Amino acid sequence: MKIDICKNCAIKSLAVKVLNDKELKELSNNCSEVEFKKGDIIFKQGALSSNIIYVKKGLIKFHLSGPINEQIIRIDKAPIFLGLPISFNEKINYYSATAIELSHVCFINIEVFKNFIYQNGEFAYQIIVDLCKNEYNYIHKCVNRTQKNINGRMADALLHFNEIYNKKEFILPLSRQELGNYTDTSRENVSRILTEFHNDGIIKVWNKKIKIVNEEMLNLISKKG
Amino acid sequence: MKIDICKNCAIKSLAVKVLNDKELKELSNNCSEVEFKKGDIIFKQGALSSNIIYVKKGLIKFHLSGPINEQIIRIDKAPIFLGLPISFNEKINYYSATAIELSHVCFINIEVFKNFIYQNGEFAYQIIVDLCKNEYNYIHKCVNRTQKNINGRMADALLHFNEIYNKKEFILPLSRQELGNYTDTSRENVSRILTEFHNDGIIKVWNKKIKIVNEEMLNLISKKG
DNA sequence: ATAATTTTGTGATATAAATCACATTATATT
DNA sequence: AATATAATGTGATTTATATCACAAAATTAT
Repeated sequence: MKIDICKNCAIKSLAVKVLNDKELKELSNNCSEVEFKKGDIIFKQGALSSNIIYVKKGLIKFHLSGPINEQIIRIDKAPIFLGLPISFNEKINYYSATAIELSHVCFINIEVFKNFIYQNGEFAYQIIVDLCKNEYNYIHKCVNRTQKNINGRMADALLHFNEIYNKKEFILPLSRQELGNYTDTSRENVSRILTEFHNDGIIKVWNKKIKIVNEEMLNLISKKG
Repeated sequence: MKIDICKNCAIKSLAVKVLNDKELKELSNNCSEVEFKKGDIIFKQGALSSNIIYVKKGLIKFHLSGPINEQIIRIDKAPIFLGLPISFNEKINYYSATAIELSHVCFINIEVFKNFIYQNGEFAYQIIVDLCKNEYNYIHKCVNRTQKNINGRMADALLHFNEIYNKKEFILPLSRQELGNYTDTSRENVSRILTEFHNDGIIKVWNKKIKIVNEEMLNLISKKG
């Protein structure tokens, strides 16, 4: 039954969890799920923002073309809302979102979503908490980006992937250039630092395959550079 | 009448503007106004967060002790909420807020404020919009900090003060060291760049007094470095 | 006012990271 | 499989910015 699709969804957001049956039915009627392959753009910087976007499964990069370079501002895995602040406050996307692994994404009608905020205080509160979490991440990411040296930033990136995959060994979902865009350095330096870490026995690198050997050391580099 | 103090307040936030009379009375009963002098800390990194804080008048720096340096992450003028994301989502302040000019600040009981969110959908929506605005600012500030060169960052800072004071001539509310913490550079470089801009006829500098002479040029430097 | 303290300015030097140049290796295409 | 194309690795060089060193102002305390 299409009408119960959201009610039966096992990967509800904290906000949607507090909706009642009537609201869940309305959500089901105003929601569609789409699959994005690795590399597919979900929304693009400069385009008009339209729907509320919720990622049920997958890995997303948030990126934008800055005053000098392309920059990846964030990489995060499902479950996650994409660009709520754009949906509520901007007409035009000020960054892009791209799937960097196969992702399942729900598009939700924004008026229906807004009505939930007006009608259901607990829903509104959960959305507020979600938005609040982002500030902490943005501030810390920014302070680390501006204060740490390249080694520290690279260690942070590797530890972030370790956390995303919850495994010591993983396939890097980015090219060296992209990893540079994420750590604010050139592709050349990415190569050099990964090789250096490899030679120092901190990680193992075979092309895109990475294994974290000495997490302690990475934590130390993250802190001390 | 103390009970009407918030109702009669001329500097209500967009959220408080949508409260009804009963709610405004409740707010008045759970709100106190305090004056902070230049340099007074309003809340401190590491301390427990307690109240909702709204600045009616004044100028605030948001700053934190990062992995390497003290950093000023934001400077903004009233009217403004301080640290809503901390109030709603964190126990401990992850940054400090300090008045850099005489400021009038309201402390609001957090439970009362939360109840407004639950009860009043429009209030909740206005809080959401407020939080959304911050994301845009944080992302853009961060991209500019990491991509622009020092001259560009300094131009941005000067243009920001121009906007805050809405005047070509103003007294810089920061020391050279603090301006360095805000533009991610050393106090020595701040001196050098201000002198350079002065010599190039872009600004005039006498100690803390600054006059923007060639705004066009500052905009150009902001863009091209 | 005078002295003490803090803040600021400026040249010289050091250094991290960017850029350039080119070889090598992977990946995609025919 | 052979070729073309794109991505990556690595040394040499350049450059922006940080740091150091010290003088000069400005501010605060006596």
